[in-house]
Amino acid sequence: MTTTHRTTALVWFRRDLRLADNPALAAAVRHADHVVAVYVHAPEEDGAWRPGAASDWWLHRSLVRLDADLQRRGISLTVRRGASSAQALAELARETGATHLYWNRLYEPAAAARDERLEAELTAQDVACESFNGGLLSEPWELLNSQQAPYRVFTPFWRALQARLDGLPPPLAAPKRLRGPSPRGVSIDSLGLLPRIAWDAGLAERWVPGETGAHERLEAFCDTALARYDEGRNRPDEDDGSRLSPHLHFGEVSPRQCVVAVRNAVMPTMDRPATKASAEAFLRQVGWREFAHHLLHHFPHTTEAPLDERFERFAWQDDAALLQAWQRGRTGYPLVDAGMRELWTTGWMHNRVRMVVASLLVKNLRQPWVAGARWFWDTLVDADLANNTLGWQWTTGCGADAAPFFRIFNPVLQAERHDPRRVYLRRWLPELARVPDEWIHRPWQAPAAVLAEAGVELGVTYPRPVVDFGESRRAALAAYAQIREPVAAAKARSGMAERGPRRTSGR
DNA sequence: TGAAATGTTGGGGCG
DNA sequence: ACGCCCCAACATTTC
Repeated sequence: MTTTHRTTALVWFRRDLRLADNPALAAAVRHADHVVAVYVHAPEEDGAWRPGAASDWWLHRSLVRLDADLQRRGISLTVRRGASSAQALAELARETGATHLYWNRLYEPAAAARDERLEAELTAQDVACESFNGGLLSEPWELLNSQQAPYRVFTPFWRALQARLDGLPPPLAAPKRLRGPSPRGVSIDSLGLLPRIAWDAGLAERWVPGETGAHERLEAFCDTALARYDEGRNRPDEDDGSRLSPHLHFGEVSPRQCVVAVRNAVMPTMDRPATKASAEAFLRQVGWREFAHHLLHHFPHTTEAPLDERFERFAWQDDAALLQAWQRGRTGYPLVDAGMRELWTTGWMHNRVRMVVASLLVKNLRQPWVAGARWFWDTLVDADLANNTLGWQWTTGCGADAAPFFRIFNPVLQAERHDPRRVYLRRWLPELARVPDEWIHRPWQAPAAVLAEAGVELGVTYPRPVVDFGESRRAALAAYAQIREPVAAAKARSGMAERGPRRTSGR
């Protein structure tokens, strides 16, 4: 081998922070003698949705792990920051003599547009670019309904996706050995991703970011909670969720790896109905993730605008105090407050509770769903623009295949149903811990003696409800009635009104 | 992957 | 024995 024939490829890591089942990395190893692994920090390029503090915390840890994993295989991660990703990568290509640039695709509107421009720029500078699907089971544009239009309903989308799963190629192995230069970069610490004040103890206690942590989580889930997932996923008091969402978001594990692991795990006991239902329920959740990316690709404006245009006119009541009470876990509704505190402390919230807190914010407090989406965006370690957008629009009732607006969760009933022993409430609301099961999820209704005995003083040690549930529910339904008419019909009618009333009957 | 209001049914107490 | 009422349990409808 001579240096004249040596080819060097850049692998641009973004949210595919893993070595196994990484198509871009595999392509680089296949086509080039030398591989340069690079991460470019340019959060401004994410526009209005640059990652929040919890997400940054995770990113820092995941990058550290990726660097260590690469070093074990012979190269290190070059971290750069610059005026733009394109400029940083062009410079790096010049420094290393790289002729190829590989990456795995992203689907957020800002990132996708950036990648498209970048590809044109780099190609013009004689760097051959190639991108891959490393993050989804199916590309968002591959699945279309019979009218060749994007799906707007989950079930037919899921059917179409499932039909393709049998032909899913097996995950790619991690390269055993990597060689190539490791050009100078900045340190991961210098990116300023970690919090300046140490609020992250709860996160560090609960999560192990990085590829190894992701696979340990996947294995642990397959070994234990998977078998009872169908029931267990609705129990915030148990630890029966997969908790894979942040690992999937950062690409520390691929959805393909998850599907294969789950199938292998349930194969021996597939004859048991509970196992079958649980495996299907989990795969369905992976399917919702795919659906979210499908929708974000086809309807990129939905990150801040409702897919259902009627909701442009919805009478939100912007109220900073109500929003803040919700954010801080001081709404007076224990299940909601427990969830919001779990979120703040751990960077995560049980999915069932996410629906309940979102319903209260949007319907009972009547705050705009984007305000909730922004808060989740900044506080969740699994904050993902596609999932977050779909989740909030779904709960609001303004999105694709959305829950009907009038589906308004009652936090008291939800607590009774899904936290029967009140374990979840006591874990996150120490000030209510001594209130008995009968009253802890609705302390404002408890007899004074019970509260006194438990050391609770409403309005002092724990807030009274910031709004009355029944009253605010009725107000929300009334606000919904105002916009219920389809936009087209409303326009037609106001058009007629301008021309004066037109009587076509009743003579 | 709601909740509340309203409607229906059927068992049992009771005159 | 019978009809009547009560009401819990369940079903349906509405938001």
